[in-house]
Amino acid sequence: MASELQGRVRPLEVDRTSPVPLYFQVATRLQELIEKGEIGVGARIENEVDLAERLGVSRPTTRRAIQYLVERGMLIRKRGVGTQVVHPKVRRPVELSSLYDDLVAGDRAPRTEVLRLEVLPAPDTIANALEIAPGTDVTWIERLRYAGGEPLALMHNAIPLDVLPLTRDDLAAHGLYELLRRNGLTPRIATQVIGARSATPAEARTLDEKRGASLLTMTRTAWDAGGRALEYGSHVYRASRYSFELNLSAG
Amino acid sequence: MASELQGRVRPLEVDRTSPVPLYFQVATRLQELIEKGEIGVGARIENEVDLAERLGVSRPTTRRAIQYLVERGMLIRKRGVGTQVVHPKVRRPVELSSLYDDLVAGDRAPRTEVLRLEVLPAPDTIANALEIAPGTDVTWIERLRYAGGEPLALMHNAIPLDVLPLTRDDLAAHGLYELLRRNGLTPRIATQVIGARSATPAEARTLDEKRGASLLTMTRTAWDAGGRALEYGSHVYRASRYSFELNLSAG
DNA sequence: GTCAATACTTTGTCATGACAAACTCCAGGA
DNA sequence: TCCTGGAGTTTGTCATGACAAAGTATTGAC
Repeated sequence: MASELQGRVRPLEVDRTSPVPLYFQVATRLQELIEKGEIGVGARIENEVDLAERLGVSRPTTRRAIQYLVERGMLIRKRGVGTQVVHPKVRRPVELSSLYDDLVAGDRAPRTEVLRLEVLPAPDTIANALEIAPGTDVTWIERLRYAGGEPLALMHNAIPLDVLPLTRDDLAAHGLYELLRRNGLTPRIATQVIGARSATPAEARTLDEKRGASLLTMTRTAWDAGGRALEYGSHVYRASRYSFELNLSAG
Repeated sequence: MASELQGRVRPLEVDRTSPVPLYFQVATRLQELIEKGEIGVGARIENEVDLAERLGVSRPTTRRAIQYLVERGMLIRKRGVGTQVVHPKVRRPVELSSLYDDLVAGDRAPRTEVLRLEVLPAPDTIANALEIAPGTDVTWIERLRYAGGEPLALMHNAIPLDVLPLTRDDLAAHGLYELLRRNGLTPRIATQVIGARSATPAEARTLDEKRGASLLTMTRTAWDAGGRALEYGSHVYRASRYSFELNLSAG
């Protein structure tokens, strides 16, 4: 009954001429209100039926909008009780983005040095990870990633040749994932293993670390929506400069 | 038209007397067929309209079942094309489980030694992580986790006292998350940071590692569905024995 | 033979209506 | 006082119907 949303009809109107789906418009508006704190943490939002009527949309549409925010961890719903704000910002699921993208987004001035680039038949371990036939041609690249002028990560990747041919110039100027996306290849699913180990002398030298320094390791295989393996990567990061942040949500 | 599902009406029937939602029944049946390989990778499943009719359920119900499997990474949909199997097993999102649960599931015979357990006012850093008022009473615990007879991880945790009082015996016999769940507290959302560093001499001694060995670090804060902080943890793992596995899906 | 327009298929979005299940709260009785 | 029962509220599930948008395949013109 007493809702924080009452009297705020204006910011929740929908535009039926827009190509943006109604449920998404509603979700976005709600998200804005929550992020701005106009609907505080702990507050209950109006019930679905009333909200739908007030917005002039159907209940399924309203439900879908709310569901969207529930999946993002902003709202929770309880049958017989209502829908409540639990967190003012989106808790994103783990992102499938590349290191390069992350650094660009974080203003950390990434630069990439391509140490090696060659086409060779995939050895068994890599063929296995990519779920392709051993001996299939892959592009094997070795890159050194800098951030803010310092070396940050040493990255080894294998990309099946028929997925995307790569050049040194491309790789020096763009992140791998950006190149994939530009060619219509969207990583959709990935499995990662994150571990740690001590740097080998060569790695220490390359990364400007002391002998035996701790490195964060990550191996990943990524597939596109069609189930085709796009990329296998084996990376090491300077633990002193980098860590992985994850947001998880269960249920 | 030509569908791998045709003529397989039997294994896809639904039980309307069951309390299990119809959409979930359909999703489960489909998942079984895919996992068993009866619908192969790459194969298109019957279109929603026909499938719904054949099952005797409505199209929204069918859609919801398919949507469920799409979110789990087994299927992909394309408008105007159809729905296709892309992976024969569920690609789970990152699980919100405890190390203890993982070890039990992996038959690695976990054992826990409680090194410290005391109630104290939360220092600023912990209060900050838990989003509670500084000085609020928390239970501070320090545990050594063994697997297969060997030390594996050194774990520090803070649990607000009003969330759950803990005893040494409880903690020695059960994982922290199991204890939370037993008391009706379900971790729902968490943020984790995974990094690495070298072991301090004390840590090396405790974990039976060499001086300066690489350790995998994880700090985590977990909230329940109501947005209440349940737990803050700062753990170190022997990198030689443990790594994190993640399955991601985007889009 | 090649290319463009058209028809068809399939998923995406939305509305309306109905009932069920879980929870809260209050009133009435032991 | 306690606690039990029922009314009311709110989300969960499901059905039916309709049109839109995107992709594929076919057909027809040049």
